[in-house]
Amino acid sequence: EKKMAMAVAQQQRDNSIERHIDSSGKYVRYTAEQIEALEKVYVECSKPSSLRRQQLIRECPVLGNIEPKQIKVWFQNRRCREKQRKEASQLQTMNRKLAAMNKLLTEENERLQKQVSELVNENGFMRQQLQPAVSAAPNADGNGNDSAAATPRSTMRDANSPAGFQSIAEETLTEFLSKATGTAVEWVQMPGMKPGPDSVGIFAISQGCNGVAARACGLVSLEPSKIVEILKDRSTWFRDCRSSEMFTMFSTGNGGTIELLYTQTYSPMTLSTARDFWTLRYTTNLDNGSIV
DNA sequence: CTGTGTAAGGGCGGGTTGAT
DNA sequence: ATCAACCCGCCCTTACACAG
Repeated sequence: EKKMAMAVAQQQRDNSIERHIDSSGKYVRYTAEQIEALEKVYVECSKPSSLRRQQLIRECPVLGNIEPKQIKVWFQNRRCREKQRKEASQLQTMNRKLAAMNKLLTEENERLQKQVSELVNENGFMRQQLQPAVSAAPNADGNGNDSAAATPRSTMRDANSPAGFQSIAEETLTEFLSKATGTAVEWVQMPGMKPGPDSVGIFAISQGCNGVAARACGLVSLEPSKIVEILKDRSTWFRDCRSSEMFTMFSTGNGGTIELLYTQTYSPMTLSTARDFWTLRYTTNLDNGSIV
């Protein structure tokens, strides 16, 4: 009551519009007819000039008892409301999109988590499977003769078993060494694989060393010419390498070693897709050069 | 009683105008 | 050119009516 009395007093003092209070002391809310008339103007012009507003009061009887300042304020508030509604609508739209994206990402995350779990299990299983193969390595006798001749081609041809894989690796290594010239890229057909560049094979490339200086070999299914680019040098190889893990290593008996590596690398050809490599890395000191 | 809608107040920045 | 006065619009806030 005190506030209202003060408001009325203020209104009497300067004849200004005071806080929604009209001459009868009631809070002013415009009638439906008044709002309708104002909205009608608003749709064609949201920001009418002072002249237009005066004209509106004159030509519209229902607005006759409203002060010009009130009309100005009404349009100001009306623009403000429209802006707020527009922003709220945009935020809702954005929120819906983000919620949908969140759902997709959550699902993708769950899928990848599951995949990680499966790979971890698989990794553990393969480690277990590889363990006996190390102790059964053909160089265990240490006589230095671990070439393919020591392992008959007729046995252990299964590349899926670690022992068979190792057998194939040794055999291929012998062939590789016999063909590596240090100056040319060689294609060595993997035993048991179909011939041609699309099959798994071994590649060797010169690094400018003397003698047997070829340094890289990989078990990949790419064209030899492209492999040349990948294996040109060690830094290039490792730049694209996402992960590399040595499963087992054994001595060749002639001063070298063979390591069985599992490698994931981003293909330089496609960039986006990762490739999985089973790699045999052979290191020796022949001719004072090293073959990797 | 509480939340929402809204008329109006007040601050602020920008533009215009007239006096100096 | 400068400055005060004024107007306008935007923005934030306030206070109240009203619905649930």
